[in-house]
Amino acid sequence: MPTSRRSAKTPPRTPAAAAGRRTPTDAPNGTPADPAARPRSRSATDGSGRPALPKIADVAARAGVSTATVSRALAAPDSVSPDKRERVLAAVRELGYTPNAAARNLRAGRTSMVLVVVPKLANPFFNGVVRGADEALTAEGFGMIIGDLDNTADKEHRLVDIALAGHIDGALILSGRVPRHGARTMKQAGIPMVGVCVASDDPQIPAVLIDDAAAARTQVEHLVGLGHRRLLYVSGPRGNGNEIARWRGFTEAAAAAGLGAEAIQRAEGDYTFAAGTRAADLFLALPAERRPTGVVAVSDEMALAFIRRVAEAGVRVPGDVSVVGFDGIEVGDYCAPRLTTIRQPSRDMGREAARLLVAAIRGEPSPPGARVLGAELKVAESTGAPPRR
Amino acid sequence: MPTSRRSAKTPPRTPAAAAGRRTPTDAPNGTPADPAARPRSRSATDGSGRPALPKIADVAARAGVSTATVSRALAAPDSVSPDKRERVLAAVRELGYTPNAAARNLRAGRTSMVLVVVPKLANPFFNGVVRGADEALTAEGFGMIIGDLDNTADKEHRLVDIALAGHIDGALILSGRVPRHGARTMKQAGIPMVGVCVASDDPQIPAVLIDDAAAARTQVEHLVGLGHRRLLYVSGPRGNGNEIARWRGFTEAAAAAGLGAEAIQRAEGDYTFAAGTRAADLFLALPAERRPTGVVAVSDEMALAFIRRVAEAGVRVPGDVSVVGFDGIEVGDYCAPRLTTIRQPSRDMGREAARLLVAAIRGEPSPPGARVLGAELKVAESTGAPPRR
DNA sequence: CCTGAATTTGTAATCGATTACAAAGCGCAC
DNA sequence: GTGCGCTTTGTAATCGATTACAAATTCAGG
Repeated sequence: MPTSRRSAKTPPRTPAAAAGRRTPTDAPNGTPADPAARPRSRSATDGSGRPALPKIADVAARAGVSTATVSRALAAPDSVSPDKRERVLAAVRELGYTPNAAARNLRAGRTSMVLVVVPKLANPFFNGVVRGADEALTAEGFGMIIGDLDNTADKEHRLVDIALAGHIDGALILSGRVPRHGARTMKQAGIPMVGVCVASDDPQIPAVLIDDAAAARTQVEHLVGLGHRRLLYVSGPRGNGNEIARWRGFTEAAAAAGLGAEAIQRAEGDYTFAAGTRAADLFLALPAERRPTGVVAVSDEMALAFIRRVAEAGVRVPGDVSVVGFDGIEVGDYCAPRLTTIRQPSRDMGREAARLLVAAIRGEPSPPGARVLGAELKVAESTGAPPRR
Repeated sequence: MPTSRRSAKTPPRTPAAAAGRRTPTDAPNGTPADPAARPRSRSATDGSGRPALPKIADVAARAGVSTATVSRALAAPDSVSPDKRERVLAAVRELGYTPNAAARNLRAGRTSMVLVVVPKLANPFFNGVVRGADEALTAEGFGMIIGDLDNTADKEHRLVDIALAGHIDGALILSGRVPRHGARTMKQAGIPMVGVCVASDDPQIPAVLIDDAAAARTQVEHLVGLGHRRLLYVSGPRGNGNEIARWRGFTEAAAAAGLGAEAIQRAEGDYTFAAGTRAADLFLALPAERRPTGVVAVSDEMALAFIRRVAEAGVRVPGDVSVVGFDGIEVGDYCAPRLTTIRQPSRDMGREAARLLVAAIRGEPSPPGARVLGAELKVAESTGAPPRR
C-alpha cells in the first residue's frame, strides 16, 4: 500500500529501484515472484526523508565548490586553498561522504585491493602469514581479498577471474604449488605478484622464503645430535616446492651424518593431520627393531597426529621415538609433549611480502631475488635421546 | 565547439580507440625513465605487440555485433539469437575477455562481493565458519572480503569504509561483539547483514546461531552426570553475547543439579590459550580439597591450555579433573587426552548464513527470526568420573 | 497483403568518481 | 601598465560496463 508515493518525484526508475531500500519484509504485492531486479541499491530517498548515500556532487554543492575541487581536497589537500579545503572537509564530515569505490576504480584504474591466495586457510601457519600481510596492507591503505584454494583446483579459475576483472591491484601467492595456469594468466595481464614460502620458477616474481633445505638439515642434525641413527621422513605432497627443498635438505644432512639408505624411511604426506596418522600407522606396522627412533615431519599437524597415534599404541614420545615438526604453530605448545619444531616467522613473512607487493604495485622497482628470512629450531619436549636398547 | 559534428554518421570512436587499440600512454618516449608514470596498469602493449586486456567493445567488434548484444549474451543468453550468441561466446573465448568489475559495479550497483567480519581469524572455529561461507558464496557467484578484527577496535573503521565505499553487497558478522557503531552505520546505509553465532540486539538482522545456553547446560549435565559436584567455569569476555548466554546456561544447569554457589567458581577468560593457562594457575592456587573436579570452558583453546598447564603441575586429566571444551576444533582430537567438547557445526553455520545473506541481497524476503542449528556434546577422553576421595 | 504483437538488435544515456585542459586569479619584474 | 609564470579553480572528457528506449525484424492472424 505505501507504494503510491514512490512515483512522486523520482525519475523513471524501475519500480523495484524506486522501492529500493525498504525493509525486505514489506514486500508490497501478493505475488511471490518479485525476484531480484534491484538495479541500484544506492541513492533513493526511500520516502523516509533519510538522505541517500551522498555523492561527490552533493559534497561539492554543500561546500560551494566544484567536484574537481572536492576530489582534490581529498586526494591532494595541498593543491587546494586552505579555505576551500576546510569547507570541503566539513561538508564531507557532515554528509558522511565516502567516495564510491567502483567509480574511483573505473576511472583511476586502481582498486587498493590485494588478492591473497591461500592453499588452506585452516592451517594456522598460513593464518599467521595472512595476519602479517593484513597488518602491512592495512597500514598501506590496501584491503585484502582472501582466496582459499582449500586444495580444490577449480577455485583457481574463480580467483583468476577476480584478478582479471580488475578487482585487485596485485596478488600474494602463498601456495607451495603456485597455480601454474593462473599465475601465467595473471602475469600476462600485468598483475604484480609476490610469492610467500614458495620459490617460483619464474624469477620475475619476487618471493619471501625461508631456507627450506637448511631447515630440514637442522631437523636432522638435531636428531642425529641426540644420537638417533634411524630416521623417518614424513613428507609433503610430491612436486610441492617446499617439499622438494626439504627432502633435499633431509637427505643431504642424513648423508653427511653417515646414514645410509637403509637407515631412512619415507612416509608420503600432505601436511594434514590425517597424513600424520597414516604415517604413524606405517611406523607401527614395522617390526619394533626396524622402527626409526627419530621422525622428521614437514608440518606440525602431521607431527602432532603422528605423536597422538603412536602414543595410543603405547609408543612413548620422546622415550621411544622423537618427533620434530615444522612451522611452529601455537597449539604445538599446548599439546603433550610440547612439540619440538622449526619455527617459521610466518607473520614477518606475510608482512614483508605485503610490503614488497605494495612496492611493486606502486611501480617502485624492487631489488631482485628472494628475501630469505630466518627459521629457527625450537627445542621442546617431543625429542630426546633414542631408547638405549 | 569541436564536439558538434562528431555524432554525424561515422563511428564516433575516440582517437585512441580508432588508432587500433594503443595505450593512452604510448607517447613517443625516448626517456629511459619509464617505470613510474604508470597511470593505468592495464592495457599496455609493452612493446611486444601483445594485446591489452580486451574490453567489451573489442568483443563486439570481433563478433560483429553491438556491445549491448555482448552484454546480453553473457548476462541473459536466452535473449539473444543462438547465432549471435555463439559468435559472441567464441569471441569472448578467443580474446579471453572478462568484464571489468569496476565498470560493472558502477553501472549495475552490485559488486558480488561480501564482507566477512571475523573477530579472530586464527581461531579454527571461525575458520570453519569462513570456509562454509566461502563454499556457499562461491556457489552463488559471490566473492569474499575478509576483515579480521583481530580484537583491534580501529580496524572496524576501515571495514565500515569498505562497506560504505560500495565495495560490497552485504556483510557477514561473526563477531560475538557486533561492532556497534559499525553495524549501525552499515545498517543506515542499507547494507544487508547476517550475524553468525551472535544474537544481534537488532531483530532486523537475521542470524545463525546455536543455542548457547542449552549447550552450556549440556556441558554441566555431562559433568554432573559423571558425579562431579564442584565446577569451574572458564568464561569468555564479559559482555560478549555468547558468553552471557553460556553463563546463564551454566548457572541454570548447576542450580538444577542442586549445586550451590559455594560449589561454583569462575575464571575470567577470553577464548584464548593464554586465558586457559591463567585459569589453570587459578585452579592450581586453590587448596587441593577446594579444587573443582569438573571444568567447563567456553572454548577449546582455553580447555587445551588448561589441561596442559595442570598436567604440568602433576594434575591428571581426567583422573583428577575433568574438562569440557566448546567449539569442536579439529586439533582437539590430536591432543592427549582427546578433548570432550561441544561440537558447533561451524561449517554449516557459515554456509547457512551465507545463503541467508545472498537471499537478502537479492531482495528475497527471508522468514524472520534466527536459525538455530544443533550443537552436540562430543564425549572423548578429557572427562571421566571425579576422583573418589 | 496488411496490421499489430513479439522478438531481436543497436544507439546512446548512465553510473560517480578522477583528471586533462583551459580559464581565472595573483604576484612580480620590467 | 603590461606581460610572464605560478597557483587555484572549474568544465567536461573519460573509464567500461549495463540498460532504457527505439528501430528493425519476424511472425501470426485476418
